[in-house]
Amino acid sequence: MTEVNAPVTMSDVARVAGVSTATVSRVVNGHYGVSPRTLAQVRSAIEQLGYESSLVATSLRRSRTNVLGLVAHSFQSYTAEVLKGVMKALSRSGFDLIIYANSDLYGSYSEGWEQRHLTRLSGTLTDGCIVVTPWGEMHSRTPIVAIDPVRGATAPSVMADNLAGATTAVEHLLGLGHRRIGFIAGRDSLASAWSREEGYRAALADAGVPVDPTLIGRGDFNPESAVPLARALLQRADRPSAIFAASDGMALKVLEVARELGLSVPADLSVVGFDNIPEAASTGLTTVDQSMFQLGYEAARMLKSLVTGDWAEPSQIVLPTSLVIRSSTAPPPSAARP
Amino acid sequence: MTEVNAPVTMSDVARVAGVSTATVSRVVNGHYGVSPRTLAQVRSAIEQLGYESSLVATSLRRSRTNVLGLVAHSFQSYTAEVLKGVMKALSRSGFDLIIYANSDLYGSYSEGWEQRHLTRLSGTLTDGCIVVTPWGEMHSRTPIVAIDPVRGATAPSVMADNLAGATTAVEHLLGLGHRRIGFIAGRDSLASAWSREEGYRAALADAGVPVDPTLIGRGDFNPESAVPLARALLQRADRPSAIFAASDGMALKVLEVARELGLSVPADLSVVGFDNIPEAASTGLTTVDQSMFQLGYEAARMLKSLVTGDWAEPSQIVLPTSLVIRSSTAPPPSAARP
DNA sequence: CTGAAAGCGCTTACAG
DNA sequence: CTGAAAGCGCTTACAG
Repeated sequence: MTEVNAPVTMSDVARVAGVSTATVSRVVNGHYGVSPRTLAQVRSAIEQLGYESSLVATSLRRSRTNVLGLVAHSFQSYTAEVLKGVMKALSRSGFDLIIYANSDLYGSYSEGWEQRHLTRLSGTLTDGCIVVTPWGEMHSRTPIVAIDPVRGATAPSVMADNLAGATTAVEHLLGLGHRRIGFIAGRDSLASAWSREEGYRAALADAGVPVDPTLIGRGDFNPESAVPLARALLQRADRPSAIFAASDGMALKVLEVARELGLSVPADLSVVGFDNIPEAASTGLTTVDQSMFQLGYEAARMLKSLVTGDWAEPSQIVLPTSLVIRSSTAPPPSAARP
Repeated sequence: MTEVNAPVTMSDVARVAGVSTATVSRVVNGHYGVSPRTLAQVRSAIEQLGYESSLVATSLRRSRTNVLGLVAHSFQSYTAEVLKGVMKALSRSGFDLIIYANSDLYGSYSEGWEQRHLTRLSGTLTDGCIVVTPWGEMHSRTPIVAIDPVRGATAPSVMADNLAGATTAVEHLLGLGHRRIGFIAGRDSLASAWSREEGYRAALADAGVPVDPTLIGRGDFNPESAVPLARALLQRADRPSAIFAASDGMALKVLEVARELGLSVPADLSVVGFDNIPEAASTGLTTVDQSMFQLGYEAARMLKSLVTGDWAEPSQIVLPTSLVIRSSTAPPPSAARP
């Protein structure tokens, strides 16, 4: 059932039209200097054979391809939202988008992967790339824009105002009367994870609540990583009355663990996430919205300008966040704990 | 700021290692027959230069690339869910995924687009492709699997049991007491749109309710297409008490129009969608779940087998659907209309 | 206005 | 064990 017939190439068209491949190439690319008669012949041959130029061959030969790349190591709701923004920004821009997704990494992570694929694409296929939540600082001969970059990266990037977002989230909890607030951190190589923890600490400090290091769990943004941490936090006799997780994916897992332990949210436990993925809305999770759509949109806009060479604005964009209060937060239980 | 330095090529490595490119290629691809000494030299040159082979050059030369393609003309929640399923199926399969998205078509549609890009990719880059809600029957020298194929297509495909899903949806409305039920159809070249309309008609017929053709609006699955149709339906003096839209995207627009007209849902109007995209959950939209994740998963599984040549199962998969009742449906208003 | 030729970065028989 | 050479499908000076 495997089809082995060769593709229709430019030489096939040339043969049928009775011209050279150079001429066919001119016709395909709309270059001047082809007689009307030849033009017609070639067009009819193309039509007849259903010829389309090979993206690969074309981009190997040309320096500019008008294709932008996006590499992401996992494909969750977060990435999906980002993608919508990217597509919106690229709409009618003349650039197409290639998303390269490594199948071997679904749900797991690997350091060199992005750099590897960035290099494999950018030599020839793409004019520039967007990298989503990278593992390190990337290098490429073509422009790169990072969404949610690593800490200390100096390359162009787009990220949310994570510090302000996290601070607001914890202040919300504090305002409700919580004092023992747990935190589940994200992968700490990321600037976002770092800032969200900073926000957590700052808000507590501001309220005069000392930070209890044993209330901080070291997750990595991978939802699964939150499970054991949440379990540990919630099984303590002196468990926190609220947990702030550095991502919605992790917060959702906290919710699951709470349910599993017979804790009711928000009566026994308040939970706040970060991101505002679509699932947060349906679950009633209070969270910090960081408009992933906007993140994607801005990154694509920036990459476009970088590629065409007319970028003037600052290259590290920070987008505002906002707290979305839903039903996973409430005042702490007033009754004494067992 | 544009970086113009050329990529590190295999010849660069060869030069540094003092061998031929043929040898470098052998090392890169892990072929036998390289002396330990040469191997070490080449490896160190690769390391030193940060060399990665060009995906484009490699796939131009090779027949098999271990890259699968996915082409989609728009990128909405539906596609995002499908993608998650595809990634899951490809996880650790040895296949990578390239998603080709045309920026010029965000929100609009175009006939020849998919065929064009399918051909451009499949000649050289990909070993096979998934096409999401295609515009026509696709042809390619490599295997193709369609998700939600066009009507009458005979190629491999995966789709939901649209007839059963739609029937259940309308029966739900009928069961609540609705008799005047409007329908907003999808793009009629798609088998799914056709079957959903069939389900609508069948359920009404079964209940002895005559089909009123003026209650059927001809949409095209594009959410925007539902706006004028919903408006027309809801501004009639004898407006329907319920509307079944062939997709959630369109149903959400019906909700918007209802709000705009001062109609309250579900008190004045019941609305049912189809798909169960994440937004449906947060909006409380009653809908038919078609597990887009599963659609993507099965399509990818099938494509994989097709490419490796060990496919045995039937090639047109139909997946079950289920009705998800939320808060957008209720009995029709009992009071007489103004 | 058109074609022969070189070459983009790789791989693969074919010799040796 | 290793290299010279051909070629994947295209584009682009260079001649004519």
